[in-house]
Amino acid sequence: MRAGALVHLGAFARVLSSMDRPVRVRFAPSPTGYFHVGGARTALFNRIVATQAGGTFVLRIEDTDTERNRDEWTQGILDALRWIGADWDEGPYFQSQRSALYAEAAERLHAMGSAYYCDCTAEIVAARTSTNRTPGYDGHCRDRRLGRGPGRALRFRTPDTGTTTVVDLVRGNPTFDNALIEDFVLVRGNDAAMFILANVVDDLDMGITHVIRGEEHLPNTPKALLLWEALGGGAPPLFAHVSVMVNEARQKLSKRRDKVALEDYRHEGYLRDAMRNYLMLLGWAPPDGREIVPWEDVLRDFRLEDVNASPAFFDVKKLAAFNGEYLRALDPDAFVEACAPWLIGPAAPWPLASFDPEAFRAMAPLVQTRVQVLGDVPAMVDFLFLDEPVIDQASWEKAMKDPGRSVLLDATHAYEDCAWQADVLKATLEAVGAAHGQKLGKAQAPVRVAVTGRSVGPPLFESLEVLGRSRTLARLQAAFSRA
RNA sequence: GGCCCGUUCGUCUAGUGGCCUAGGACACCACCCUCUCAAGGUGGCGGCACGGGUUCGAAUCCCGUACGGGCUGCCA
Repeated sequence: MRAGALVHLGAFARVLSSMDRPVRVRFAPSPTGYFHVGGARTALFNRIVATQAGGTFVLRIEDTDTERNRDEWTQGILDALRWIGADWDEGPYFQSQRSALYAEAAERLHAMGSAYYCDCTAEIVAARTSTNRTPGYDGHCRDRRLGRGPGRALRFRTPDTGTTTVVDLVRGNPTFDNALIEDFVLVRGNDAAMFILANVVDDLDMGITHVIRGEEHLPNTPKALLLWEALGGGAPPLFAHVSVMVNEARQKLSKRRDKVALEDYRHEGYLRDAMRNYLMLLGWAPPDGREIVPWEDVLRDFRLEDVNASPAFFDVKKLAAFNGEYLRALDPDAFVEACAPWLIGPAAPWPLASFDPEAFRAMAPLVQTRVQVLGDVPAMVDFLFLDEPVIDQASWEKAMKDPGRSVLLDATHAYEDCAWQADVLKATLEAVGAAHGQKLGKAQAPVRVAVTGRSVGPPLFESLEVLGRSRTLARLQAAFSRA
């Protein structure tokens, strides 16, 4: 009977929320660590659904676990959400400031007999369940009519029969056997509300119509539905449980084990648009088969119903490729601007005073096609702003072998009085190389290493032009004496 | 163990019973271009987990198996 009723309510909710009720979604992170790329994707989904429906995106910080929460994490979440473009319309609400609401709901549930107090300790429960077939709490205190008291938890009395069905836009309608749902804790022995209570009370209070969250929440959704009904919530929200993101071992991305902080990627020089585009493609694909898609198109085409239910591997290589695409699509000025934090920030490998914006501007288009993340930019141009190039030893040894050193000497002389422009510098070195029976590809190597310290980098002659004659000659001479 | 979810190239995916000799992207390989490295261009490698059904016809529907994942807290 209950099953039928709930399925009916679910279908009812679908109609109701799509037609009569203004769409209200929520993103409800708990501040227990850096903001996760998985969370970013979920937040984006919420943002899109709200925008498409002309609805409201509510941000709620679920900080009921005072042991693990920290204010700095909250700030990090807020910053990250703004950065990725999952801005909220309402909130942030903090559950830590709403405990009166949860206490009131708990009292009501107790008064109506839907919940009871329990003084079983974890050890006692564990000892009993080991001999018991059904896992979890066995309902020992159900009818002991215990009153509220220190150390006593309030438990929800779950039905012994029937099933509960979750109406889920991405996973069909998973159905759970009520008899297998234990009498879960609503309020801890110290009077603090548990996640499930706070979550449902808030969703109810905030008029949430669509719950879009990670797959890991699916197993406790029937509990939420039961609670929702007991609290007289009426039509429950529609759910969408999106798959978790996994690492190469196909395990759920974990804050401890994997690199998951959105902030880290941001600091390495991933562009907001690239990250957002990549995240959207995990479990979803635009209708026309393109992969690099402007946000407006995502906003137009995205449908929760099209989201894949299977876990997706977070592939940094593909992310990097996307980032390269976005970087190259930037016009030169925008690229220069995007590079700024890595050039004049505290992380720059040269003293701020040595940085020459003009010189960088001249090199920028050459750098742009050669980096995948902005964090790689300084290494491309550091020879311009450092007194001495940072020499890569292996490249040095290879380049200075046999004719290398004499090429260096001849190049030094040839560069003393030629015109200082890229095409002339190129032709000049070409001639020097020819005198040694070397093609330009070979002959440029010792010069490149002498001047930039590396065997790879932006085009050499443009680099020399920007570096200038005197510094170039000084480095060629220094290299010659050192080799 | 129990409950739930999932399974198309190495990875992310397209595919909703005939258009599939399964398409694209990343990665990888080769070639072209080339002052190095990139970028760009061309081509290549490579997949429907398995077994039964249903059907004239199945990657697509059903059942089973295997494998993977999530949950199983007085965490969220």
